[in-house]
Parts: sequence; structure tokens; C-alpha cells
Amino acid sequence: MSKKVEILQAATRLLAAKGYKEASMAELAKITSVAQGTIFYHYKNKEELFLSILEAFKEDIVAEFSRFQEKHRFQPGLKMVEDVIAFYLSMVGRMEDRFMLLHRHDAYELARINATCHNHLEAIYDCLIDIFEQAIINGQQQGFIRPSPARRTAMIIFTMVDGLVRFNTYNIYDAAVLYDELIHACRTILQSRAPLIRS
Amino acid sequence: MSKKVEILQAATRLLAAKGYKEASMAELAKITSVAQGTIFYHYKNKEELFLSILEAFKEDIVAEFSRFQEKHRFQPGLKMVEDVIAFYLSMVGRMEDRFMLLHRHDAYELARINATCHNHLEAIYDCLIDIFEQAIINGQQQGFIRPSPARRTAMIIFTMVDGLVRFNTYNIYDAAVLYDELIHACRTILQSRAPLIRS
DNA sequence: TGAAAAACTGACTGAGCACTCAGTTAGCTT
DNA sequence: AAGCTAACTGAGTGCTCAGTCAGTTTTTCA
Repeated sequence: MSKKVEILQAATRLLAAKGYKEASMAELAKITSVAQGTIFYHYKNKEELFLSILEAFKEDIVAEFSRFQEKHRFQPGLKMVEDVIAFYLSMVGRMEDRFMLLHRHDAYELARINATCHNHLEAIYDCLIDIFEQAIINGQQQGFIRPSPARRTAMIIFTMVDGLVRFNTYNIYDAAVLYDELIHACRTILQSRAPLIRS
Repeated sequence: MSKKVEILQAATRLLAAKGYKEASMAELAKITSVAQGTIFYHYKNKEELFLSILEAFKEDIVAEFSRFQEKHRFQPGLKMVEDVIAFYLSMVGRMEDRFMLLHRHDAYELARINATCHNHLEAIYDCLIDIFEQAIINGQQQGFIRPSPARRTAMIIFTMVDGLVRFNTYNIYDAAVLYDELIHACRTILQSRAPLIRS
């Protein structure tokens, strides 16, 4: 593996664990057994390195989405709700570092002044929500999921699932306890035949 | 107002806006028109200042909770769902800085090695979730809300509402668009009489 | 094989940082 | 007014940091 890729991967881990400002280039150099100068040979500066991490994340997320689409296109019924949540959680597990990065403020702060960063973030979130949206549209076509604006419903479901992940990361509550409750809540929101009672 | 309180308030704003590491004591001194030494006269170090901010937040949140309890104890029906969400969102608006701080990683990182910080955070989250839990228990007693483990349901609702706030903070999506969808989803999850269909 | 290009090195720099401390000022008591 | 304490000052200290650069090693390819 090239030094450039090694640096990128180590940087992902380090920046996720410590945050942008706390992670130092000296430590990154030490971890990758490389001189500090080498890092700056491959990446103009710390910011560009950070953007490269985001870009690689974006590409991997998009690839995950295709993978999901192939697997789950013909999955019938509400079982799909569990599946899509399980898929999302497994993805979080496989890309723990990057989801940690996504839960930090560094990227959003940079996005305010850097269009590239903003675009990467937008693409990542669009893709994450696409996963839920596709499942909802699929379920609606089959009649298992009640009609609703699929995109917005997907965003609601996404915030619920992501909230669980966050609880887990923050280490304040045991998120595992909430898993069944979450599935149940999602089913309730989505399923057809449950009459809507407005008070 | 005493210099000590002025420093605390300015620090809250600065740390919320910039994050723990990015916010410098020199800038804080400049903002409050005070010598750097003055800050360290009142607060032993940056960490103690940060803990003081969290402590003040905790106290204010607890006070908000009593305020809410008095106002909403006898609110009937599912209207309460809108009310509790509106109350939460108004609270976020009134204490924007501190909720921003709560959405950063700084506090959770410190909580890992500092018990005081962990306790403050736990107390804050407990209180925030209490607001939703109380409303749910209330609704369940009146028969408007289906029986369920109130605490866990409250946590689910909390993550949804907090997710909306986060979307808004992150500036990636227009969160306002989701408000009606959120209320609708919460009602669906909570209301009685909607039969539970397990596939 | 030799020369050009690419990859890599690490000592160095200047800026910014949290925190200190010897000294000054303001407020309070008697 | 005198004496004491609490509040405040800001230049100074030692340290860490991102980024540089002149020089060395490795790779490429004709």
C-alpha cells in the first residue's frame, strides 16, 4: 500500500478519535512511521488532508448504497424496515471512524467556508437518506407502507436511527436497550392500515 | 453583573461557537474586556471554566423542567405532544449556545476522564428526557397514549426531536420542512387505538 | 547505466497557546 | 486615614503546532 493511502487511513482514525484540532501532524507522522514532510508532500496542508478523508468517505458510502440497492430491491413487506436499519447499523460498525467524524462539528464548520466540504457532506447525507427513501418507496409500491412524502419520512427515520448511534457514541446511555423500541416505532410510523387519528 | 458571571457567559458563547480547543483564553479576555489573568483568578484553568458552564446549564435545565411541569401537568390529550415538542424547541431557541455545546464532542470526551463532567451531562440528558417522559406518563394515565415503557419511548421521541435540531444546526437541510412530519410521526407512535400490526 | 523525476527526510521557524506571577487598584472595616 | 483583603493587570514563559525547505534516497525509463 502506498504511503499516501496509509497516511489517509491513519489520519481518518486519528481525526475521528481526537477531532481536527486535537489531532497533530506530528502524531500522524509517528503513527505512519513517516517524516512530517512526507505528509505535506502528499497533502498540501491539514485541511486538504481532511477533505480527502471526506471525499473517500463519500465514495465509499455511494458504493455501499449500490450494494444495498442490489440486495434489497425485491425484499417484500415490513421486514424491510428491520433490514434497512440493520444494514445502516452494520455500515456504521464497518466505518466507525468515519461516522464518528460525521458526528463531530469539524466538517460542518469547514463546510460553512469551503464549498468542496459542503458538497461532500451534502452528498454523504443525501446518500444515507436515499437508503431509507428507496426502502420506503419500495414498500409504498407494494402497499405495505402508507402513502407519505417518502423523502421527508426517510429523514425522520434517519434521525431516529442516527440518534441511536449517537447515544451509543456518547456513552451516556446504553443504546442497545433502545433497539427494539426503535424498530417498533419505525414500523408504527410506516405501516399501512394503522388509521390516522388526529385529535 | 460581576466579572466572574460576565466571563462565564461570554465563555459559553465563545466555546459554543468555536469549540473547546479553538476558543482561546486570549480571545475570551478581549471579548470581556478583562486581562487574561482575571480569568485565571476566577477559574483555575480552562477545564474548570468549561465545567462551570456545564454546571450552570444543568441548573438552568432543571429549572426549565419545573417550569414545564407546572404549566403542562393538566394538559389533556394528544395536543400535549405538540406542546412538549414546541416547549423543547423553544428551550433550544432560548439556550442556543448551550445546546450547541451539547452537540459538540468536547463534553463527551472530557466526561470519559472526568466524573464531574460525566455527572453534569447525565443530569442534563436525564432532565431533557424527563420532559418527554412526564408528558407520556400523563397521556398514558388519561388513556390518550398507548401503554409502553415510558422512559424508552421518551428517549425515542427525544432523539427524533433532537435530530431535527441537529439538522438545523448543521445547516445541511432545512429542518423547518420536517416539523409537521415530526409531529405526525410522534402522534402515530404515541396514540392509542392504532392497532399494532406485526408482519 | 545514467540521468531525470518522484518520493521522502527531519531540523527548523514563527505563530499561537494556556497559564504564571510580581505588582497595582478598588473596596471594605475600624 | 490606615490597613487589609479581594479583585484585577499584562508582560513574560515554556510548550506545541502546522508548515517549510534544502538536501537525500528511491524509482523510472530511455
